[in-house]
Amino acid sequence: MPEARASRVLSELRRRIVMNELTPGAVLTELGLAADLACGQSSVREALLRLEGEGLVLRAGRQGTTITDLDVESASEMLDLRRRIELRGARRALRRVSAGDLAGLLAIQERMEAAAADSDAWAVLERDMDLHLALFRVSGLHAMGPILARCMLHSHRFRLWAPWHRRSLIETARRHRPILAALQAGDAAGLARELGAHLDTIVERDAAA
Amino acid sequence: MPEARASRVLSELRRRIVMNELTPGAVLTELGLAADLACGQSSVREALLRLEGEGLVLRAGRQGTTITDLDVESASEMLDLRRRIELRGARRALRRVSAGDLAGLLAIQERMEAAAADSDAWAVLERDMDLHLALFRVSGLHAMGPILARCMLHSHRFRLWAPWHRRSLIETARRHRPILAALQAGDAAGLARELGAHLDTIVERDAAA
DNA sequence: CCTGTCATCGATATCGATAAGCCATCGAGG
DNA sequence: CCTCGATGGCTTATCGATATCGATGACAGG
Repeated sequence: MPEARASRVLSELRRRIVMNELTPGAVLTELGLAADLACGQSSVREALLRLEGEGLVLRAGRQGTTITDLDVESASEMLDLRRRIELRGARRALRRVSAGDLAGLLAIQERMEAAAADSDAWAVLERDMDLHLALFRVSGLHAMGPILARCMLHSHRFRLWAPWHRRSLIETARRHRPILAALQAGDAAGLARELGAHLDTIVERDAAA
Repeated sequence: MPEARASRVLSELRRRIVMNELTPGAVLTELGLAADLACGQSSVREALLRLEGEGLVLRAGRQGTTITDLDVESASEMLDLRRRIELRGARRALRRVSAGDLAGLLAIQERMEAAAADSDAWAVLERDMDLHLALFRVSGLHAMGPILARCMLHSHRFRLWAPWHRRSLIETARRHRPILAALQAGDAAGLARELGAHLDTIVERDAAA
């Protein structure tokens, strides 16, 4: 039964941070978490190492690990970056997408909608990131996937922190359908339009009514 | 005397990969590296975890760790991304730079030139990345630093892999002076021009004579 | 009162051993 | 001959114990 310990610890901590259950400045200790999560120091350590790579925690040597500050300006830059990366990726993906790719994407889409039906906000978010990453992976720019992942993570963290971005989970999940439809239809202009609109409305940066 | 074990292992492995001593597809084992580098499995493990975060290795569960492929298209995208990130960062840095920042930047510059005088290519490269990162840090966009670092790492890996990009180390090191000079002078146009030109010539993508 | 030194304490960093997973290979049965 | 299942070997994953570091606070001397 012991398997993927570190992986589950990682998911759990990531969830707590992105959902703002752990707030910036909070101090974590490896042994403390190990006790909480019923595993050894090693597993926690590995998870924290990865979280540091994702920019969610800051490991300060022997003085413990703290949750990183929510950096609004960086979040905004990352959203811009994300937009650029995904749009360029989508253009390439259109020329390379296979039937198998599409099936995989649609499967993720369905799981996302199922999670939305369960009102499981975190699961929806994970599937959302899965979907965007899987779409990007079709572009073949493999080395850039993790950068995109990081941008997404921070965008979402900011979105969930800002109290004014609330949308029903079902709506959130459904918003991806037109993107996949355009991809399936091989409609470059439509794909760019739908994906661009989608990214533009992740965070409403201006309080424009 | 034991300290910074993992850190030294990390640097060493990073050097071997970026300098293309370890070529794509090569398989590494944690215990094998531990023996080679005279340390325990934990230190190697931590280093590999970080290298995976940097996109230089791919950890395939219990099947070992392999060096990632050199992805030319991603490298090109990353160079674009880097250009954008650094130029935007520099614009902000100009408004925030302090005397202390400048002193620190100049110190790095001097160390880079010293390394160039020693013909230590890897040290020059490390100082180069230090310098660009330190400059970017002045912008205050802290959460984006690691993304920039990753882009730089891959740009350099590609540059060193492509046999036609050779420049004297001294010249490489000196090329940063006009950038710092423009920063010191508070010259926005000059900074953008010098930094842009610098980034444009890291890799000559076209074989334009 | 202020300052510099040192003991203590809480945390990480590292190690070595063990459990467990994955692959290849070999062997038996159809 | 082909296929399927067991087995051995190599690797990571996890644990528990220990070395070591850095901060903190007590304390003595100025």
